[in-house]
Amino acid sequence: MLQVNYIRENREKVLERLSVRRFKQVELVDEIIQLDDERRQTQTSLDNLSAIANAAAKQIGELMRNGKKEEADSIKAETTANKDKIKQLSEQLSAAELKLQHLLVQLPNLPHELVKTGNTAEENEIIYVHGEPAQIHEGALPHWELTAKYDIIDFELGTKITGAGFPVYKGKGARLQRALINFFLDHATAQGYREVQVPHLVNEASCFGTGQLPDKEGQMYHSTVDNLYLIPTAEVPVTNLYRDVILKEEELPVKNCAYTPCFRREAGSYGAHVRGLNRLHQFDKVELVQIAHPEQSYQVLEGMSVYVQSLLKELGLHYRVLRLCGGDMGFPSAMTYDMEVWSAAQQRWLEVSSVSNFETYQSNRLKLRFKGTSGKTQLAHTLNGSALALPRIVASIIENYQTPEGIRIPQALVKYTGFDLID
RNA sequence: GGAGAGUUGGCAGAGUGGUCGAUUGCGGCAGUCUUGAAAACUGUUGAGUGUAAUAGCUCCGGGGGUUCGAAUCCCUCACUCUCCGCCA
Repeated sequence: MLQVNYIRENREKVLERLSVRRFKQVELVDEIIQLDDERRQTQTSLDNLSAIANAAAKQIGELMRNGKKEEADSIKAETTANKDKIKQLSEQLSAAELKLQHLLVQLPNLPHELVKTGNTAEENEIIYVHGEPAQIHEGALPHWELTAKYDIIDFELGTKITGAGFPVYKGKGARLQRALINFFLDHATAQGYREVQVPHLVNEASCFGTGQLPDKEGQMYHSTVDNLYLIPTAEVPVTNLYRDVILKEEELPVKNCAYTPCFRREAGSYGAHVRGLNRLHQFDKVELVQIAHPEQSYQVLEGMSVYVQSLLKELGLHYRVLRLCGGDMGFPSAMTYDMEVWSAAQQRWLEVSSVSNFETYQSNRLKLRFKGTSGKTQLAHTLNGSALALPRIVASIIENYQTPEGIRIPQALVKYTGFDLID
């Protein structure tokens, strides 16, 4: 959520930055400014009346103590007349605040200067490509056939237990999954991230804090009896650890990582692109979350990007890095890098990580601040990135490393799997 | 699931209608003393809004009510703890 004062003072800049997203509702900005003006006027009137009422109440208290009941009664009569006005103004004020909040959450974050104007995925900038497409043999199979052939992931069984998009991992498939999780967690820990284990269900306040609500209501599984949501990403619980927190400046950057399953309804997705592991309702992911000083957050973003790439290199995968254009970025993000790995058998790029700087968009909602040496408290910057999302990594490993003899395991993973071939 | 107790500043913990944004202790910060540190002593120490700076205003779990006036009384919701039951 953008800060109202910033919008008031930088109207032109806000409009200009929003245009990078091709954000259409420009009049929303003016509506916000106008509503805020009204809100401030109401606030001022209310404050002035309250000041009078407070003074009167204090005076009455004093008179009563001194036994001057009659004088007190006459002031009482006076101040009673103001009560209705105060009540009316305070109702007006909370209505304006509610409306303002409602409008503010409709504004996405302002893209960083480097983010290119654009609407769709085709307009994303390719900023780096690593490696070459894996050479796979004649008759190579897509992963959904390989997983059946070697009996390592069972989609039908998952459908029986739950439904489409909830696969069952079996034998070496399950162990590969577990190996990757440990591989990712060990590497993150070595990079100075603290590992945390967090709840997989979160409340409304947490969803609001990171921006899933009210925006992405329909994308989350909702347990209505208890009003809890299954996490769509560890970002939600991990970032919310710091909701309503004031950090010390010297504590920054705060680095946490977590492994969790992620649950997404993916309503409306269908077709060949969602086959096999490409898009699931439940999947595993190791997530990085950092809280950074505003002056350092873009260095932190670059660092996270470099780190994610180092994982892909170790796994020997051909990948590319995109800087998303304005229109393709998520609502709360100011800059996002997507990492995509090449899937040799499907002949397409698969997104395996998304690394974003949210600047103060989340921290403003979270009331996540830090106190500087000057004693001033200000909003911190939040960032997160997948490192990494498992299913597509698994898909590309088994497709790219398939041989007529079986699926080889990338060297770096062998000490985690305990085997080097799936056959 | 049943019964009871509670929710106050970084923490502990007073405060049951009026100079209470809140006694006190611990912690933090600054100073005195010291070669330095500790101890002791002194001062200071919540967040937000607002202003040129003051002032003013808001916040004692959330929401609502009573009252001239609410941390304090009433209603309601949420959460926490204790005991019992059940249980990995």
